[in-house]
Amino acid sequence: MSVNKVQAAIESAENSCKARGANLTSKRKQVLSALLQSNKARSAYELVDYCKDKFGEALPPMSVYRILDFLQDEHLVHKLKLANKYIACTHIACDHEHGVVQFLICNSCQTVREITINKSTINTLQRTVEDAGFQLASPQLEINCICHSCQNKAA
Amino acid sequence: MSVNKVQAAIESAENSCKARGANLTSKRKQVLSALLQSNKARSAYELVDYCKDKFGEALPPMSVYRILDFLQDEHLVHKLKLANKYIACTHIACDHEHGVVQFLICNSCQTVREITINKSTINTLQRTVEDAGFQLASPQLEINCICHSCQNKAA
DNA sequence: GTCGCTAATGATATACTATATCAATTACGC
DNA sequence: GCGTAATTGATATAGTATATCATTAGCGAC
Repeated sequence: MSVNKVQAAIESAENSCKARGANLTSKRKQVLSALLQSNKARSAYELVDYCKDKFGEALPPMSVYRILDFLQDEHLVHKLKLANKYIACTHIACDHEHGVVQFLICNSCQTVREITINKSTINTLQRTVEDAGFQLASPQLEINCICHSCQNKAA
Repeated sequence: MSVNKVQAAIESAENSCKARGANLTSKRKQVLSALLQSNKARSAYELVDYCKDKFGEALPPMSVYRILDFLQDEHLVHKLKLANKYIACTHIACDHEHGVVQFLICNSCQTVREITINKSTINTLQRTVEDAGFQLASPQLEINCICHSCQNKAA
């Protein structure tokens, strides 16, 4: 993501935090920036290294985890459980809705690809899940996949 | 799962291994039995404890991981990445198809519920994924959910 | 049978992901 | 400035998983 867009996203995030009575401190901004800049999913410890490299900030891992928790509570960051990585929420950066986003995660190289899917498909899924007495934690699914380049490598 | 059914499933697994030139050794059988008996997803270290309790077999964790890898290669066990747990494949125990099984995993208590879903829904999903140049690793999705009782607790 | 090879398991170390807990610091209203 | 709450630091430890080398078991050739 371009520097300008990151900047805009950070400002937008700052406003939404303020509106909720939360405080987007400078370290929290750094972690969020790191995720926005890299434009891909990163593990907590990767973020530790990234912040050290880019910002010269020696954040202890514990702080990064706490900050990630905060950012998740503020709906600024999403945890991808399939990959044990964290990704900036796409909606931060733009002001329009794009349908239902799903995460495709490559089992082999852990590349993350976001796609949008037919809303009715998700609705069907959601109804089926509710019939079983469960609720979707999120309409965003994490889907175990093999990406194109790993398919080729395997062949 | 009843003792008889476990026994039948083990025998079936033994045959399918043999057919593939693989060897379902006694320790591998124990781990598979443990998963079949408990009838729920278990972590690798839970299986270590379970085997020790039930079979008096002090399997080192490393061996359990190796055995789980083997059982996954043989399509006898499935890893639930959302829960970091392992579950016996349901098809081992029965000889008919039941539509497409999905795993609902409670984010809070990690209960796993298997449901079947409309095949056309999965087909739609699969097509969308393939349009993005990815392939579903498995038609069985792991779905982040909140189970009924955890919904009530939270309320 | 035993030699030699491969498969399987054991033992140990270590990496990676994450949480618990208590201490220190900072922010901020009064 | 003082007191309180929020934030961050420091340390320990739990839980999940892999790497590596040593040992044992299975098995065919001779």
